[in-house]
Order: sequence, then C-alpha cells, then structure tokens
Amino acid sequence: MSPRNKQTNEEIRNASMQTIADAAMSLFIHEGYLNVTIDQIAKKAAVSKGLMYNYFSGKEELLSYIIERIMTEMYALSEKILTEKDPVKKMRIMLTTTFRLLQEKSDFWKTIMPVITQKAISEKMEDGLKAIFISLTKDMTHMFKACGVKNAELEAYQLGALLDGIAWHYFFLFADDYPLKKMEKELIRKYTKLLENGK
Amino acid sequence: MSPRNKQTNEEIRNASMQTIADAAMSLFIHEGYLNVTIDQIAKKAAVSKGLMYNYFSGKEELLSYIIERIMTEMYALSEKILTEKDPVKKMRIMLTTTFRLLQEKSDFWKTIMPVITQKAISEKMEDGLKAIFISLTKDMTHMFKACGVKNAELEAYQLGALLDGIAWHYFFLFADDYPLKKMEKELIRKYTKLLENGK
Amino acid sequence: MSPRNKQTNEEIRNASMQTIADAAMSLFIHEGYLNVTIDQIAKKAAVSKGLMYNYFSGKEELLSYIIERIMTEMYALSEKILTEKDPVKKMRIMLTTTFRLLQEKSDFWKTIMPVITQKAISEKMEDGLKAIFISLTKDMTHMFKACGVKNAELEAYQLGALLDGIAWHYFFLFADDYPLKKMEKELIRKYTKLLENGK
Amino acid sequence: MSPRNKQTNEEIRNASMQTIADAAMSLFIHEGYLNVTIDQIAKKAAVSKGLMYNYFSGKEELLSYIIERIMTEMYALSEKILTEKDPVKKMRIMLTTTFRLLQEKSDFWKTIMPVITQKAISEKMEDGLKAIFISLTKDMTHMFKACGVKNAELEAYQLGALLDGIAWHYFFLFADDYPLKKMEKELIRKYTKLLENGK
DNA sequence: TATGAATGAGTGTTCATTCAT
DNA sequence: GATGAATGAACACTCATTCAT
Repeated sequence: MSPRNKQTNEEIRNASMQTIADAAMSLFIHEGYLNVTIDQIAKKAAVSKGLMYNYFSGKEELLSYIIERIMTEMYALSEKILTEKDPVKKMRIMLTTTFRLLQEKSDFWKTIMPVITQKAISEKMEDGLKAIFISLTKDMTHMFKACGVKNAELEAYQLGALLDGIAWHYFFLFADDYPLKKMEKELIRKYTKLLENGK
Repeated sequence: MSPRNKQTNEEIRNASMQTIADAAMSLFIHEGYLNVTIDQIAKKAAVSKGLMYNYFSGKEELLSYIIERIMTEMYALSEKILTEKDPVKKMRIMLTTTFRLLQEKSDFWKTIMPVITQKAISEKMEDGLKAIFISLTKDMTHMFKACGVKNAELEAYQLGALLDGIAWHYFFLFADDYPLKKMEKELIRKYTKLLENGK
Repeated sequence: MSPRNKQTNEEIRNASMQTIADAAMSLFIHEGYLNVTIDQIAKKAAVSKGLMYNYFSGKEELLSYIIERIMTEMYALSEKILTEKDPVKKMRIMLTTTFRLLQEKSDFWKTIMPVITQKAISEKMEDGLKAIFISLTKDMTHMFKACGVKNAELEAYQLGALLDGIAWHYFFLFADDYPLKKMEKELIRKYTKLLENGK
Repeated sequence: MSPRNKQTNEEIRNASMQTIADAAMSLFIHEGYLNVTIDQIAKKAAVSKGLMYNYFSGKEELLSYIIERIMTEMYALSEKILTEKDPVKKMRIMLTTTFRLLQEKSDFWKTIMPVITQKAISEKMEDGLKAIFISLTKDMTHMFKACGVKNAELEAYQLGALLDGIAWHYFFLFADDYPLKKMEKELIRKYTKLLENGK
C-alpha cells in the first residue's frame, strides 16, 4: 500500500534500463541496428513497448545510451594502457588486451565496427572514439620517442592501423582461418625488440 | 515510324542501368544501404521508380549489381599487382596504387568497407573479396619468401592488415588529419628495405 | 493507472478481429478478393491499416481466417443432417436447410462459390469443403441404399449436383426470377416419394 | 515498297487479334484474369505491348473480346440442340454434348465459371449467357410438355441445374474422382425413360 | 504497323511512436 | 510504473498505359 521509497524506484528504474539496453545491444549486434524493431527489443527484454519509451525517448536514444556504455568500457580499457609506465609492459598490455578482446569480445567489436561506418550513427561515437584513439596514438608516440625509435609518430599510427586492420581481417574476411595466435606472438616479439633496440 | 533498332535499344538500356546504378551507389555510400529509399534513387537518377524495376528486380539486386561492378574493378587492380614480377617494383606498385586509391577513389572504399560489415550484404561480396585478399596475401608471402624475409606469411598478413587499417583510420577516424603522404613514403622506404635486406 | 487486465485485452482483440473480418468478408463477397484493397477493408472496418496487421499477417491470412469461419459454420450445418437417422426426416432437413440458406445466407454462398473457383484460394478450402461434400454424399448414398433405391451412389451425386446447380443458377443467372419456392416443394415431394417407393 | 493492299492489312490485323486473344484467353484460364499481366500476354502472343493497344483499348476490352468469342461458340452449341426436333434425340444431343464438353473443353468451362461469379466481369456476359440458358430452359420445358411430363418447367430447371452442378462438382470439387461416365449413361437412361413414359 | 523504354498512381506491408487504461 | 491496442507515415514493389521512334 505504501509507495515504494525513492531508492527502490531508482533501483527498479536502473535495472529496467539495463535490461532493455542489454536486450537491445544483443540484437543490434546480431541483426544490425536498422534491422531490429522495437517489438523485438521489448520482447527480448520482456517488457512492454510503452515502458521502453519511459526510459528512452526513442530507438535512436536507446542506441546512444548503448554506445555511451560501450565508450565507457573502451575508455576504461585505454586507461589501463595509458597508466602503465614501463614501455615494454605497456606494449605487452596493449597487445595482449587487444588480442584477448578480439576473441573474447568479438561480438563487441563486430557491433562497433559496422556502426562506426554509418554516417548518422558514427557521429554519436566519433568524438569519444577518436579521442581514445588519439590519446593512445599520442601515448604510443611518446613511448616510441622515449625509447629512441625513429619516426615515432608514424610508428604509432602504424601500430594502431595494424591492430585495427587485423581486427578487420579477423572479423570480416578470414574469420577462424586467421592466424591470430601466431600474429600475437610475432607482434609482441617484434615490438618488444623495437622498443629495446630503440633504447 | 519504325521501332528503334536492337542496338539502339541496347544502348539506351545500358545507359539507363548505369545512370541508376551510379545514383544508387552514390546514395548507398553516403547514407547506407538500408537508409536509402527507392524514391531517393529514382529522384537522384532522374528516372521513374518503375524504370528501376525494368532493370533490377529489386533494391537488393541493384546492390548486387553495384557490388559486382566494384568487384570487377578491384579484381582488375589486383591483377596489375599480381603480374608484376620484380619484388621491389611489385611492392611499390601495391603501395602507391593503394595510397592513390585512398585519395582518388575514397568513395569507392568508403562504400566497400561499411558494406563488408553488414552481414546480409557482405555475404554477396565475401567470396570474391576474400579470394582477392587471399591471392594478394599469397602473392606477398611468395615474394617475401623469395627475398629471404623471415616469417614471410605473417609479414604478408601484417602488410595487408596495415593497409586496410590505414584506410579505416583515414576514412572513419582521422580523415584529413591523417598523415597519409608521410605514411606512404615511410612504408615504401621500410618495405623496400625489408625486401633488400632479406636478400 | 494500471494497464488493462488480460481478459479485457482479449475481448478487445477479439472484437477488433471480428470487426475486421466482417468488413473484409463483406468486401470480398461483393468485389472479389483480388479487387479489394487493404485500404478499403480498413476504411470499412473503421480501423487503421496497421491494426489489421496486428491480427492477420497479411491479406491472404485474413482470407484464410474468413474461410475458416465459414468452414466451421458449414461443418456445423452438415452435422445436423448427418446425425438425423430417419431417412425422410433427414432428406427434409437437408432440403429445407439448403433452400433456407439460399435465401437467408445468400451472401454466405455468394462468397463461397466464386472463391472456390479461384485456384490459389480454393486450395485453402478444398480439403475441408471436399470432406464435407464427400461425407454428405456418402451419407445420402447409405440412406438411398437403405431405402432400396437403385443406383444409390449416382442418385446421391445427382442430388448434390442438383442442389449446387440450383444455388448457382439462383445466384448467378436467374436471381429473383428463379422459382425457388416451387422447386423446394417439388424436390421434397419427389425425393420423399423416391425414398418411400424404394422401400 | 508498295504499301500492302487493304485486304492484306485486314488479314494481318485479324490474325494479330486472334493471336493476342488466344494467348490472353489461355492465360486467363490458367492464371485468372486479375493475375495475368499485359506483359505476360504480349510475351505469350509474341507481340509488343504497344501492338496490343492498337487492337484493344485495354486489358478489359481484351477480356470483352474473348468473352464475346466464347459466347458465340456457346450460342452455336445451343443452336444445335434447339434445332433438333425429335425429343429423345434432342435430349441425347444435349447430354452427350454437355458431357463431351466437360472433358474436351474443361479449360473452357473452368474459365467461364469463375468469371461468371465476378460481379464486374459477369455483367459483360450475363445477358448473353442468361439468354442462352433461358432459351434452352424454355426449349426443354416445351419438349417436356410435348412429351406429357408433369411439372415440365420445373423439370427443365432441374435438368439445367443438374448439369451445371455436375460441371461444378467435376471441375472444382471431385475432379478425376467424379464418376462422369457412369453419370452420363445414367442420365441418358433416366431422361430417355422420362420422355418415353411421359408420352 | 510495330516496338519497348518509360511512367506513376496504386498496392500490400512495416514499424516507430502514442495514449487510454 | 506499466501495458499493448491502435495509429499512419513511409516503404518496396507492380503494372496498365503512353509515346517517341
């Protein structure tokens, strides 16, 4: 009879939002944003369509919310790399993290990448994503410089492109035929050497 | 009085098809396949909706046609590289061709990349595209081996990933901020050296 | 404040379905299935086009639903005849029921008959309708045999054909010029005599 | 160089019309009037769409033309029956003709019957068809009367309904399961007897 | 006479969004 | 907070008809 207290409501609210966002994200990943209907999301989240509109003003805002969640996660990952000071360790963290994510969170990436290429959508992520890439690239540049690597900035750009290119090939071209494990070992070897030789 | 002759009709038909396909491709590139309506295509091509359906059985077939055109073009480009025998020349051709296309045919690539990531669509290109990538990768592998480069296959994969990663960053992340020219020079220098040192 | 309860919703749903199906049936009867547009149905039912698609997956399923309703009704009618044991009574029920329906439910029949002749559509009813006709024909055959009528099976087929032929002529050829009342009396007289003389 | 003379043109014209009408009729029979497109007709007739419009002002007029051809044929058949004077022979001609047509021209009937039931279309045939049925019914009535058959008019109506009902059952319900041959023999026997007993 | 490229109104269908309950 | 029946603009696609040649 007595109304729920504020905190409980807040919790319910938050739980519902997460439920809906999870369902939506899962569908967006597997079906593509434009192919997913509100009905599907509501059904998967086991809530009514109407409730969705209590929390999100529309399909697009739901996407924005999900992208923000993803960006937060990506930001956290980049922080791990940025805070490591030792160059060789930093490089190893970056490479192992990247390759681990390629396998463990392949869905995560398979969502991100197509989404980035869609003009209307990418604009939502762009700034955040770009910021992360830029800060990582700058960080790598500094690191390469500190280790005496020549053309440090270009090396940093190459490393970034190489890793994204590998992701791209792995996800959209070669899939399980891709020599992911070998590549990881080889890159760790190569870049460790580069850093050490640079010193 | 008499009807058009067969050849004239053939020419008219072909011209219309190209007009429509060009308009559609341009729209698919900038708006994304799923966001583009038949009305938009017809309007841009300055023909009636109905005419589109005289030539293409639907929106999807129109996409297939465009993709085939693109694949044909890509295949022609890959042939140029595959037929060159001298390693250093081959590498230079591949790199300069790639970087030239990134700038001159940025639309071409901006279509390819998002399209590949769209599940339903990528299946149409996949086999053809994969074949091209695989044959190029094999070609590079042979070349690296012939020059005594260690881990030839992994190097070939890296090169492919690096170039696609650069394209990706250039188009969807950094755009005009990207040091494209410097990168081209650096890669030519680096890979020429790799081939020569390998010998 | 609280949402409608399940039962109320069920009632609303059912009412809407019947409203739509009634409107559609009426239009199908008078205009022919293929000539009727979804817009017409929606307008006649005074609902939105979209609502139709909440209940029926398309125009064809709407037709199926209507046909099923009709078949259920026809089946109920045939049951009345099949369960009557006394030959003369059975015959009288069959004839009076048929002639009554010709007048009272002329819409009902006017729907059935054209629909049967439409290939794509008839397949939906065929089995059910055929089953009813066959069971009635068999029932009549047994009855004629039991009464010692010669060529019992052919007589049963004739009776069935005769009644459907009368319906056909009444609806599509002669209309109100048709001597329906006289025919009913004559057939009752004739077939009663046949059954009694057969004994 | 010299223009075709008038007769030749007339012949060409007529031949083209027949070609087109034949193709259209065949398609109308097998696919249904509303399902057949102008393209299909033109293709089947091996003429251009444009030519069709030289001869027929539209799809509907083409149907009218075909129906008229059919009506003419039906009229010719009815004449055969009407002109025979001997009752038994007349009856035999009518029955054998009907049953022969059921088998030989089943396509012919399968077109006619659905078409009759479609309001918009039936109006085109109605008058002609009705006239034929009425004249046949009257003829039969006279014949029955002349042979002393009781309820001559009702008998004539019954005969007509019976034959159309048989056609209906044969075409749309029982198909090859129908005892057509037996029925023919039985009816000849029955009606011959009726005529002879009536005397 | 003959062609078939071109048209565009019309059709079935989808789906994000609203709102009475 | 929660529901889901209802809406209607928007979409892909069809096809009878026109007309320049």
